[in-house]
Amino acid sequence: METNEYRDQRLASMQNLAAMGFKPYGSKFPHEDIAHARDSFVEGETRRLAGRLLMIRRMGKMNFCTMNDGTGRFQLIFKRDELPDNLFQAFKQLNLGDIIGAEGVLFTTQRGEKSLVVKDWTILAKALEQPPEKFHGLADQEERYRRRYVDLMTNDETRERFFTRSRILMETRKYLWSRGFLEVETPILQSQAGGAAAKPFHTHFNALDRDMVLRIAPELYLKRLLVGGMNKVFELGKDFRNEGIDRSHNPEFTVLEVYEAYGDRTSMEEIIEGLIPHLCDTVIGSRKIAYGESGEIIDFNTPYRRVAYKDLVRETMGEDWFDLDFAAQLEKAKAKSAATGVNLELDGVSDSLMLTREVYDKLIEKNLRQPTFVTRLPREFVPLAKACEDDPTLVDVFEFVVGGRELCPGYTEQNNPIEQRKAFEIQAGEDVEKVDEDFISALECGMPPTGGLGIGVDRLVMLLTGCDGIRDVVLFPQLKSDK
RNA sequence: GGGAGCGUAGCUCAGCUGGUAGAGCAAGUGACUCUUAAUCACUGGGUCCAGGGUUCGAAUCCCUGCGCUCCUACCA
Repeated sequence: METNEYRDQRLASMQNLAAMGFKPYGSKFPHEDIAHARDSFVEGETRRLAGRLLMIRRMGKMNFCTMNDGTGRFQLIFKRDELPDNLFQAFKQLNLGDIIGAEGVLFTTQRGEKSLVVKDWTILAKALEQPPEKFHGLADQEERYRRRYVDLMTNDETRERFFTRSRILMETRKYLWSRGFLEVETPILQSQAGGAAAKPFHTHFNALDRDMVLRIAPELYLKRLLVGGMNKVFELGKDFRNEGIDRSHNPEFTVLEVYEAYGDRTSMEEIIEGLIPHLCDTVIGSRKIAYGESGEIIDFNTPYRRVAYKDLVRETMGEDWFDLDFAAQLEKAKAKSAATGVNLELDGVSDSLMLTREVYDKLIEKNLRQPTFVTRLPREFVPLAKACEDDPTLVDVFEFVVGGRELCPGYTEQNNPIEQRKAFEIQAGEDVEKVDEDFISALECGMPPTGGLGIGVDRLVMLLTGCDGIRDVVLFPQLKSDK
């Protein structure tokens, strides 16, 4: 890697340019975006553009280049008649990948290509490395993730996808601000991990000589703000979970958590039904989105279906499902499994609750293609939410499911400190230290009834951009180090 | 964690049952004043992922390691 023929040639051409009076790494160059130049094209007007050379078509006395500045591509024409001799000679020293600034006159070729006839130009950055092949670009997935800058400079779809991601973040903020929510930041560096059941990353704080963890969720701090009277808050930031990496999991990922005091689960449903169409309208331009390899159409027009967990199970497994004993349910589940060809994992399943959950996960959730709120879950699944008022065996939450996957949960939050402590203790088992005493004491000051919501932003971006891998929507996904 | 596949020129990829490595693009030189994946001619370019083994001989077969991809399992 230290030396190769391409690098040597480019170093030589760099020296040649220097000898001709150019600075191979130039300075500030005021210019307009290519997208703007294209939109405001007026034949014969003088314009200044800057960007990277993607293609060079040399024809001797008239040469064509394709330049990319991140907002689009534009053709530059270097013509012997139109350039001072030194600038025409120096053009021969340019290579693919070099970044230049050019001033010239807008011109449309006979084939109708909008172009800039260059009258003056300068080099702004010499590229010593060879860019990937012009037609296929960088195709190797590993290289695209490891060297995202090369992927971005050559693959327009990649760049477009991250523009979209950025717009989704901005419009999410705008939407929540417009509804009176305040954006806040809470600690990422924590002394104990809470708000979720996940293994944290450990680190060490030298000044205090204390072990710390990176947060697995902002939840417990955001609720402290509700106690303090910040009634409508959201945080958009990173969580870290020390678990596996696969197509839908990156160890650091972006979450949006939203809390609304004096609200409940249904307030959060309203936010989802407002936010998602807002993102579709402002960022994507359509409420119907092709999803996954099948390209199935997901329709984000509201209202979304709301259905109780048990009703959903009955739809698939029969009206009598919850009246059957465990043995009879097992029989029925096996029959259904055989009939649908879906394998149920029944090894550790010892009661009706677990069996029903397995049936839901494998046979039911995957078939919920259009946006659906699954509500009223058994309380055992969600220990930190509040029970339904009419049925203490159920919790007042939803799982928002799209395309057969859970996109986000929403809760009527537990604000009873006594119940919260019980739930913590059950969750923590013997490990008493895991109970967050300061959080309990915050609840003991009184937290208003509250609705809460947590969205995996990466997965939201995947859904809206039609990607089926988290690495495609994270600029620098975690990879093992190569050598 | 289990299964399958992949790793060859800067990039995209061929390379059959083992016989000393090939194309296109890119690069260098030359021709060409409307090209646009420009075209034409000539030229250069390789630790075939790493290490070991089998063999007279390995990119090719076997083993180990590293990395990636897909499937599957797990995961608030």
